[in-house]
Amino acid sequence: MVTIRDIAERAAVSVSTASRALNNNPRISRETRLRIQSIATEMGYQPNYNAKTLTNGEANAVGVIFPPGDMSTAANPFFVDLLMGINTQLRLRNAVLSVAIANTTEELTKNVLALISQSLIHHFILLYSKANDPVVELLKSQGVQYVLVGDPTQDNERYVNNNNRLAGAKALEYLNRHFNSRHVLFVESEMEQGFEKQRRLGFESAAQQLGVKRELLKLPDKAMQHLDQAVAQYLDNRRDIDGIMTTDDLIGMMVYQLTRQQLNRQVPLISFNKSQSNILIGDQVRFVELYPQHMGEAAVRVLFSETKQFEMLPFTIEKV
Amino acid sequence: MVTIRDIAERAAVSVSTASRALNNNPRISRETRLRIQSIATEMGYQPNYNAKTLTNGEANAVGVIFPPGDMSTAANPFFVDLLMGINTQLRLRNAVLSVAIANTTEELTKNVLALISQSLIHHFILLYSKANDPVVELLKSQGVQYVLVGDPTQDNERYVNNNNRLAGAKALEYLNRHFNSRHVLFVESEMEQGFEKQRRLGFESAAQQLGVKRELLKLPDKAMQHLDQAVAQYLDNRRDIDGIMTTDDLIGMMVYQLTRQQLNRQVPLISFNKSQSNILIGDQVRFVELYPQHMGEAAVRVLFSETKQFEMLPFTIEKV
DNA sequence: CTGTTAGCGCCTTCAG
DNA sequence: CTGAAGGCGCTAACAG
Repeated sequence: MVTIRDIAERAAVSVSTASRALNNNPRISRETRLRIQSIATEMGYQPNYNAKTLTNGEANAVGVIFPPGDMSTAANPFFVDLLMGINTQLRLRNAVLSVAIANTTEELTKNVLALISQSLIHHFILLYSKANDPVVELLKSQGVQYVLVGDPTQDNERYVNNNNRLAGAKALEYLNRHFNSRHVLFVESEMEQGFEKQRRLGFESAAQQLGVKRELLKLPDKAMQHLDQAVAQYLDNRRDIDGIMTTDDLIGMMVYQLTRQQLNRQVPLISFNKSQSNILIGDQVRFVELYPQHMGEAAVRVLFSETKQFEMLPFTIEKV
Repeated sequence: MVTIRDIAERAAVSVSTASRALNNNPRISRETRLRIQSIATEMGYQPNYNAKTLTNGEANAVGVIFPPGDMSTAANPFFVDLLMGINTQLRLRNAVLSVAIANTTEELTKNVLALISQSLIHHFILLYSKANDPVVELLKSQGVQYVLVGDPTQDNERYVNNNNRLAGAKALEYLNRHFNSRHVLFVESEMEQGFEKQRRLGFESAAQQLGVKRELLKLPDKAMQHLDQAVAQYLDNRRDIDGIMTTDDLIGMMVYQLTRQQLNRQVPLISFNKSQSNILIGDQVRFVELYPQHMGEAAVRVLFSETKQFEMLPFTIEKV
């Protein structure tokens, strides 16, 4: 392991000069700074983060907090993309990604506390939001920075998000304009997630505005048997439905197939969050691309920005 | 922040005694050890990992390496469960989870190298396997420990896995025994993943043994348009298929729906890896539960075991 | 069984 | 603009 000391020796300067040069301290002459830096790269110098953290009192790591298991969403594939985006930005900043994940909120809280007090992590990205979350309270009481990915529940909370409401509206407009849908079914889960609600609100207002007849279906809990038959029956009673919006691609897959078989025709469908393994392909299928990877990147940007309070990310409507 | 020094003072012992007591060093009298430990908890002492790492030369963090983006699988939901399992074990050991994830193998390699040389991480869990992987070579050349989750490609590699071959065989037997299937279709993706191959081999040998007629379908790339129609057509020509096995739950969802509509009857289906949002429910649907969370836990156990070379995890066949 | 001392790698006063 | 010295929190010889 090549240390700052080795570099100092080789450059015939003191350790402190080497340190300053490597940290771009302006009090070092441009000349020696460059010289030392080139020596460093030449020698393959890699700073020891633990030593740095020890002196700084602050880690170069960012903690990513997953939703507790008991509120795990169907949005799972989303997370891996998010991680990818977060980490590309972190790598640029020579930072490292740590994860907090647990089955219960209680365990999760402990986990986060450990990261704060044992690893000295002062920056977090929160991948879920719920009211009165002990984890959020912990973050606040410990005075660490955090950015939420999702719908903010508190005032003054930093976050990145999609404009889910707008997306819901645009999605309906799309169905209406491109497929001439006049009677649209909106399908959501029973989880009452913030983003689903927003999408529904957007859907409803746009439907009203366009004079499109609307229908709402909340998918009952998975525990329920024969969900598909229930849905099929539901559809059977509404044979004039000519457009569907689902809050999630996986729900979309099922509903689409059922519709086709139940109404015996292809009904235009638009969903959110294309899952990587979507196998629905057809002229009538669209999805709202939310660019999870970009959300991850944005989260890091907001986290390390002094000023930025939030970032609202664009979405697009795509053919599958 | 309460340090070991504070504890030493309060206990009227030297720092080293405090350190030893907290680390359960046997050279300390049971009495003072307990006394010091109780003082520590009382004062809410949390050891500073960075300082520890600095002295030990070895981090208390484990790096989890995700597959590079260009080989991202449909098994996505799997990963979150894995993380959950890994982290429960890590928390027990007061260890921390760091992530390496990137779009390209090259970036990923850099990422891992950074974790090794900058954070001094010496323990890794690898979530994918492929031949001649530069990341594996790096791990080996750097002399760090790692455990693979999946099919080992090298001799002497430590890993945890399911017995996918056996699972494939058992799954077929199940179809045959419980649904009396005599002509079974096996559906896999085109990715040629190790686990798919193993499941297929198991399927084939069992089919042969039981005298079950077998059919193989490899789903073409997603790029292909109208995949569903292609599959439907395929099914249409094989109307006597009376059982289906798919390597993945998401594929299963589609095939099941298509089958129903194309063959106009419910064909018993068995798949792997129930996705959290599976909405297929029915008497005829089964899946092979692989317990990803347990796999994660096992990976940590193997990683920190001196002796264990691998762990083969059980699976069960479940109703949805 | 316990205390003293030194040092892990780095940064940051404080002096020049 | 650069050096010397001290210390971040902890562990590990080396002494007793």
